[in-house]
Amino acid sequence: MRLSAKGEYGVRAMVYLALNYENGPVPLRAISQSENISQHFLEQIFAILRREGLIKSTRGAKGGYTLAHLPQHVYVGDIIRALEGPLFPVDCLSEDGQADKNRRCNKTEDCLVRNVWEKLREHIDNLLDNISLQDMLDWSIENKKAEYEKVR
Amino acid sequence: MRLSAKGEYGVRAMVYLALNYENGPVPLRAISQSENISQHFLEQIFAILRREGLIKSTRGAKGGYTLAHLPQHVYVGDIIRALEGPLFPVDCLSEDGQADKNRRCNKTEDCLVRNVWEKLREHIDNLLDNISLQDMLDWSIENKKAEYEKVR
DNA sequence: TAAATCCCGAGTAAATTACTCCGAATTATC
DNA sequence: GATAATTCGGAGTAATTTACTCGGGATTTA
Repeated sequence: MRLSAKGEYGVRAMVYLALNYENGPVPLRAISQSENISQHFLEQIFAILRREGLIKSTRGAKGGYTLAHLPQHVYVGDIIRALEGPLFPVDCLSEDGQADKNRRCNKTEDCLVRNVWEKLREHIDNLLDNISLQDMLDWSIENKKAEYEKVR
Repeated sequence: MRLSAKGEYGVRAMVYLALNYENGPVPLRAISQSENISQHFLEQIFAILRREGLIKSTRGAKGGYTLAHLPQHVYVGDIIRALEGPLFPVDCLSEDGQADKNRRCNKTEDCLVRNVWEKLREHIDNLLDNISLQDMLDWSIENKKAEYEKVR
C-alpha cells in the first residue's frame, strides 16, 4: 500500500510547473535538476500526463511543458490517478470486469469486505480531488507566514 | 497504489474469524476452503497477525485460530497495517529515518507535497481505525434487512 | 499411535518498478 | 541552413516485490 515513484515524482513535478506557471514552458531538464529526478524517467511520466490532458508541451528549443489548466483547477487526485490508475484498487472492486476472477473474492453477491474498500476509495478520492496545486502553494505561504510570526 | 493480496486476504480471513467468534478455534483449512485462499499463504499471513497480537492460536488436532479480542475491538486499520506496514508510505514521510535519502525528496526543509501525504495518511488511518470487524458484520445485517424491506 | 493441526524457513516464478538507452522529429536561434 | 535544445516514442533491463509453493518439524486430541 504505497505510492510509486511515478506518482510521487509526478506530483512534485506538477507542483514545479505550478510554481512556474507564468514563466512559459519549463523544460524537463530544469525539473530534473531541481527536483533531482532522472530526466528519462520524467519523460515517461510527462508523456502520460500529456495524454491525460493535464499538461501541454511545446517542442523544440525553448520548448518545455506547461500546466494545461490554472493551478487552482488541477487536483492531486487527477495527477495520481493518471499515473497510478484507480486509487486503492482491490481487484474485487474493479469496475471494468477485468478482475482476476479465479484468484479473488468470488462471492460477489455477499462480500462483507467490499463495503470497506468502497468507503476507503471514496475517502481517498474525495480528499485528493479537493487539493489543487494552488492549495499546496498557498499552504506553503501560510507555513512561511507562521514561521515568521513565531520568530518575531 | 493498491492493496496487496496479503492485506486483502488478511481482512477476509479476520472477518471469517469474527463470524465464528463463538465457535472455538477455526482451523486454517476451513478458511482456506471457504474463502478460496491458498492455505500455505494463509499460514504466513496468520503468522504475522499472531505476532502482532491480533489472533490467538491453538495447536494440535481441533486447534485453529481465534480473534484475540472481541470483534468490536479489532479494527481494519490494525489488520492492514500489520500486514502491509504503514499505510500510504511515501518514502519522504517515513518516521524512522530509513528513507532512501539519495533517491527521494531531499528538500525536506520545504517540501510542498509532504503536507498532502501527511493529510492523506491521517485520513486513511482515521477511516480504517474506525471500522471494526463487528461493524462489518452489522452492515451486512443491515443490508440484508434493507433487501428484505425492498422485496416486501 | 495416528491424525489434525500449527509453526518455521527456504525457494521461486511471475509481475512490477524504476529506471536506462537510443534515435527520430520539431523548433528557435545564430 | 546549420546547430542546439527540446519533445516524442519505444525497447530493454536490473532489482525488487509479490504471491505464492514446498518440506518438514512440533504439538495436541482421540
